[in-house]
Amino acid sequence: MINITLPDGSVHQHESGITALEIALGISEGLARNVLAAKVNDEIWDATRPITSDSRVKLYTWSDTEGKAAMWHSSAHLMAAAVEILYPGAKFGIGPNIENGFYYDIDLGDRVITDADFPVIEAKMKELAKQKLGFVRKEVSKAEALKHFEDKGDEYKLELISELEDGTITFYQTENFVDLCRGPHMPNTAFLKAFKILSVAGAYWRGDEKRKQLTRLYGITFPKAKDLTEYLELLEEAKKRDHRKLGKELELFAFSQRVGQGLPLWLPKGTQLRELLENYLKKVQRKAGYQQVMCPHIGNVELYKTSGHYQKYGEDSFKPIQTPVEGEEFFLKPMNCPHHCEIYKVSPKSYKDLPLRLAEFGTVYRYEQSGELHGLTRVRGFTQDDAHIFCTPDQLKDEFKGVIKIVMQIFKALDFKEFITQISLRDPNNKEKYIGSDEVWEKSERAIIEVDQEEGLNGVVEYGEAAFYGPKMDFMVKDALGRKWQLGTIQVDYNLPERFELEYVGSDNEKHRPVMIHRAPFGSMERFVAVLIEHCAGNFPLWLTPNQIMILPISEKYQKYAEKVLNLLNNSDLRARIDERSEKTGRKIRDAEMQKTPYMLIVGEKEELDGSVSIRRHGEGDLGSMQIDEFIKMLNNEIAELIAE
RNA sequence: GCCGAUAUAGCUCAGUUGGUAGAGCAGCUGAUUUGUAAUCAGCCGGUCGGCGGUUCGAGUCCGUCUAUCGGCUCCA
Repeated sequence: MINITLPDGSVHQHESGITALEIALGISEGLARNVLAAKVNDEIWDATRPITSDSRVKLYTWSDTEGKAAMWHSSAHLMAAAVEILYPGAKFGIGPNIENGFYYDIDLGDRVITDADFPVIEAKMKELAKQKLGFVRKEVSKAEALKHFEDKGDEYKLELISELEDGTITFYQTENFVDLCRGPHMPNTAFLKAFKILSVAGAYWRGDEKRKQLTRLYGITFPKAKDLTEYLELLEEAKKRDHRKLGKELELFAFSQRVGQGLPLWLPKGTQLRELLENYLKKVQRKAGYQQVMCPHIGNVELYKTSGHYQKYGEDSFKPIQTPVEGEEFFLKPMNCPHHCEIYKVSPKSYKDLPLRLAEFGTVYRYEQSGELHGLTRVRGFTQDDAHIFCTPDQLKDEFKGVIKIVMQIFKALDFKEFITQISLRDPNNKEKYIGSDEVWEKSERAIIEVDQEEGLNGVVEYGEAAFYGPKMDFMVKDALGRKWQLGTIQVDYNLPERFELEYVGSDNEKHRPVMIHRAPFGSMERFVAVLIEHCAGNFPLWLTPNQIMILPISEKYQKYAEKVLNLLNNSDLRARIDERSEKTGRKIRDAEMQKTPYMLIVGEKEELDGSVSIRRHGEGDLGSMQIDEFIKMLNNEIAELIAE
């Protein structure tokens, strides 16, 4: 007999060899039908795996992340089983569950799968699932495992097995499909009711672009058809927030094939939005002791040789441009830091000059591979809200914290509540990718980790994500479809000051080397605007909306009064326009609503007589009427609250 | 860059087995002078992404280039 402890603390005696599924059955049949996996002590197990010693057991169902994981992982096997039947000779790479669904990487030889094949695969999956197939676990020796896949001729599995230790290898079998797999899996396939192959894509074997590209099939499954419908509707909703769609509809930005890919054109409304953001940040920075500077868009190749960027990125940059007579070489500016270092060097510095905070909305140009470009989030020409802080080593942590404060202030003003703080350190196994000594790197990384702890940010450490010259703290936000984008970044750099031989004279009258902080709270204006659009679905905070108010005269007779209202609003720094078309009020309202204009002011005879406006708020409807000055006061209060510090 | 898909009017989209392009919205003109999500009528608008090929004939089939979309790789 063994003792099983359930999460509520109750202890039950069972025969050795009992399974989590059987324990569930002892509680209720309904529960047993829904158990997908179980936590046995600290490991996640198949619910059908015999438990042979005293254990703590927690059951997982569809409502648990772990339950979904087991189900989607099992679904990946099911999909592979279907593919193996439909396309004999297919070889398999890896097939994990992901945040929403699962994928499998498959080598189909010369066969090409397109979305036309999806229904066939879905149908086969459904057919198999109905048969209530199990996922049979089997422990195998390394020799057995290798023999199995040698016989099958699957070099991908052989490679994976060769890296495993004998005695730790397990197979799972579903019908005829046998897979190398650690598990856990759901008890059987009958729980799966809805199947969707979402997309097909190429993916390099083991993420290495020098190796073969396999076909990756993405899919998702659900226990009810209704869940799938809801999920697909959610995806449709997300697409409506897509900044590329809204940017077009709201006339914020555009691209032109003739101008070139990845080179955004900012339209008047988008430019206005961007300038409002810039002015806001400039004001915040001015208060925080920053000074604005400006630099040209090109720089001599020597500048980037000094900084080390040439050696690191020279081959992957836009080719240098040359002067026709002298043959001098210039790079399009890919970053602002080297220029700012040269600004630092213009005059000798004393410790009394530090910290020196140089800020620039610097437009930079980077060669990005064509397949990587994406709306405004990944472009070839963009403007960083850049600044470089030159300080003494003693000042580093306080300066770093000062930057965090600015980032948080911005996120708060724009209502970004959900973001991930990431501590990007270098890859300890791949140090040659980075410049600078171990000592300097350790010092920088320690500083960031300490700041993270002292500020209670709970940053997630990611190795191999550092810049080549120093570690970073990055702030990541998700787009409408859940893809993560880096916005704000703060980087510690001991290397550039070294390479540029930056110095200051300390109170000891000796020369010292300053430390540098690179930072961009927005990241880039392009990416920030993109994520902002998706975040608020185009309903910008009032202070940022290009056109805050649309005045809608009932007819031409009230044009004069509308103009009077417009003047009053403009004089109070509110951005308003008049819809002068000879359309019905219903039509004007509809168009203003579609443009997501926050306030609509309807003016007619009644309003003209008593100096009021009839107010309609976007998405809310009629708010009744108000005196003009009262309305102005209300809006100014609303704006002041939004950007309060 | 790689794998797959897509490209028709300013926008959203139709266009059968190859037979000389169509709708709605937008725009322009006129009428209408309007009270909380689409007033009516007329008109304008297209090298069917570019180039090349097959064919008596190509928006439709083939090749190639460009751009876009979904991934992979990359991201100073």
